[in-house]
Amino acid sequence: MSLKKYHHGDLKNALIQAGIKILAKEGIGGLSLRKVAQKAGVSHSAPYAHFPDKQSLIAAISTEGFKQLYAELDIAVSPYSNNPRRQLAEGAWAYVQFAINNTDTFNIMFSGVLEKEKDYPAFVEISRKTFERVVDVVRVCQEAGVLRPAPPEMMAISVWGQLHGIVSLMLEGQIPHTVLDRFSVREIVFFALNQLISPPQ
Amino acid sequence: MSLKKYHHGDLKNALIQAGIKILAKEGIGGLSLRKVAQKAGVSHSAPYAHFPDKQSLIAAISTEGFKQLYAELDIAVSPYSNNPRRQLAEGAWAYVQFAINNTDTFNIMFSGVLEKEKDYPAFVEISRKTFERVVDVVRVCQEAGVLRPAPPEMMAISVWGQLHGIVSLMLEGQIPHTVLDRFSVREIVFFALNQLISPPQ
DNA sequence: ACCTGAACACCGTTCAAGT
DNA sequence: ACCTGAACACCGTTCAAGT
Repeated sequence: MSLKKYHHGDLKNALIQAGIKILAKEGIGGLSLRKVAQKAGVSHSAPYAHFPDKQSLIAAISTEGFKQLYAELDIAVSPYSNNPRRQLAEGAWAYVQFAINNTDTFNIMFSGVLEKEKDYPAFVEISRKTFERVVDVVRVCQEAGVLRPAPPEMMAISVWGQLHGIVSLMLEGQIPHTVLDRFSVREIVFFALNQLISPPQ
Repeated sequence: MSLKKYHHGDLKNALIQAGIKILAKEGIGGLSLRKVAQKAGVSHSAPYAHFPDKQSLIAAISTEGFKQLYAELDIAVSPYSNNPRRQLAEGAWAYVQFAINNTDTFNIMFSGVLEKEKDYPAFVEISRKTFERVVDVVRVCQEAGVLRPAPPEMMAISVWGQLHGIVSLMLEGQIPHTVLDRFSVREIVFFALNQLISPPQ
């Protein structure tokens, strides 16, 4: 009778978008399948037609987060393909910015909520692609003498780990006030990063 | 009538211990207040006589985790108080070992489960004390020329962040197989750490 | 002070049934 | 194929009541 048969075309995507909004508004604790369903305007059991369980929805949201992160890294890095040092700095800062501006998405992407036994192919794929991008930047930096010679994947994990660690500790509130009072986030991040970078000339 | 009046002396502590066991056995997702109460042999509402809510129990478990971490760091580091370079290496490796051997405790300590609006004084205190210990080691290393001159708290965050980031990415399954096949955890960790360390002599 | 049991609102998940 | 509604087992939390 009614013109809208069930929902409309793409409930699967509507559920992901609803999840992202709830995550941003209510945080990781407020994200329930039932609330997502309600926000998308369907019954609480409708999501099961598109996701086998809650984990799968979370995987889909995380995948979306990684796509956004990849895009932002790319935007930050592309303009400086002829300047490796700058490229590294801009990419690093984009990573930190993404984490700070999308705390809950970042947390859901990395905070162990995702059980890794099952493989979520799309998630693994974009995650791999992002790492590859980092490795590429690292390689260029090594060729330019900005980063030390070493297996590029190894160096990429140092750089990524350094940024990821500092930003994680920060989001956790583990950086003492005594430090935050004296130094900006930018100073902290680049002090750490600069130790991995060879001095100019 | 029965000799055991309610539980015994120290239900509060029994609940924490029960929580730690459940965490180790069933992981972070299996940790519920009701299960903890059952394991301690009391009704599901008994915990509320000792903890205002679930968060508080989690804070208590995290505090216990930090105490253990502090103790293990201390044991690893103390024997080498006359050898700063060795002290740093042993402390770093102890941190990584703790994270790997107590994955779920480590995750609950750092994975954003704890809302930091409320302050849990015991948690903040042991967390602060642990950071101070790291700063002390860093300071000694700087005086010995093992770490670069810089504000010690700043350098401590670089070192801690580097270790924390790598171990977090590892536990998340974010280190690609292509890397794990070629390098051991120890090699990855010390490759990264060695970049922060000045070469010997 | 410490604990119980019933009650409430909220979960994730399943399943028969409807279109 | 896509969705609903009832049902089940499980939560966190509250509260009157018992010792």
